[in-house]
Amino acid sequence: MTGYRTEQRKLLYAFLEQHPDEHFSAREIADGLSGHSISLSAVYRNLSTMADEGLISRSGKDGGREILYRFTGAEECRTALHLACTQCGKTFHMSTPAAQLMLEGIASEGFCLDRTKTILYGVCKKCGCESV
Amino acid sequence: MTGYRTEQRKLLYAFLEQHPDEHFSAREIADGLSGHSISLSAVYRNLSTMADEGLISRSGKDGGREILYRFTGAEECRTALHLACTQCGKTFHMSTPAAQLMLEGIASEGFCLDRTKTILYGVCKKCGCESV
DNA sequence: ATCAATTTGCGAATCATTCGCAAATCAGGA
DNA sequence: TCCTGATTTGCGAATGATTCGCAAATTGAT
Repeated sequence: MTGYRTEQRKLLYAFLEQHPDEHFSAREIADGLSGHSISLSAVYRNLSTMADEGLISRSGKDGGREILYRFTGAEECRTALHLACTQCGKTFHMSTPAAQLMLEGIASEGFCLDRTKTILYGVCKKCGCESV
Repeated sequence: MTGYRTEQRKLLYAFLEQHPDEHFSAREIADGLSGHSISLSAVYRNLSTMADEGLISRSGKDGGREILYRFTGAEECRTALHLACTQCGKTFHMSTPAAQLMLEGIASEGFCLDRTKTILYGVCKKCGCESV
């Protein structure tokens, strides 16, 4: 049972936990932890471990070739519909009746959604929709 | 105005048009066109051009580092909610009232969806949900 | 048929990610 | 606390997808 015992894994876990459901590249995480003692290799290795354990979810950036990681440890991260802003990387939750109805409708048709990846992309109000 | 004049670009266009809304990696497309005269470079270059023109949409594979391309030339590809099967790559459209309501609800909150990327991931009925 | 502009194919370069391995760290028992 | 085997780290090299550079081929218009 691999716990979160080493210094490096704790650092990584703490960082991600503080930003639930937000998208980060491995490089961004390493930068966010610069000054602390963790190598890029360790970042990658532990992200991979956490993904296998289901604590984080991997997804791909729009046009880019980087993989993005997102902490999904909280219950809500696995039930709500997500709206991700492609500009600021923030993710918003949507739990309106219409959203719930739709998710149920999908399930009733035999399509099994990956609940950690119910993400729709766009631009949030703050970042300004006009730019799309 | 760059039309679809060269042999290679026509080949690529024809291939993608035949599989609307299905996800392919550059390698898969090149393989699908093997036997025809088109190099991997030309595949990449023209995919890039088509993406800039808005004819196709790029997205990232789950855990992988490949970029996936999808033909979005048809009107429906830009209005319906998409369900993509992560096993077979097929994409299904969802246009139920609940789905439309939800999409409208999102818009009314000031979040501007990228309509070519309204995709939810999971496993389709044919591929067997149990495997998730 | 000619010419300037565009596009191709090839091989080399780039960049994120993964691997291999020796050194450091860890957990747990004496 | 000290030892010991197992796990994890950091580094640098390898991998693999994508992009770049450039000379040769193709294109469309005169």
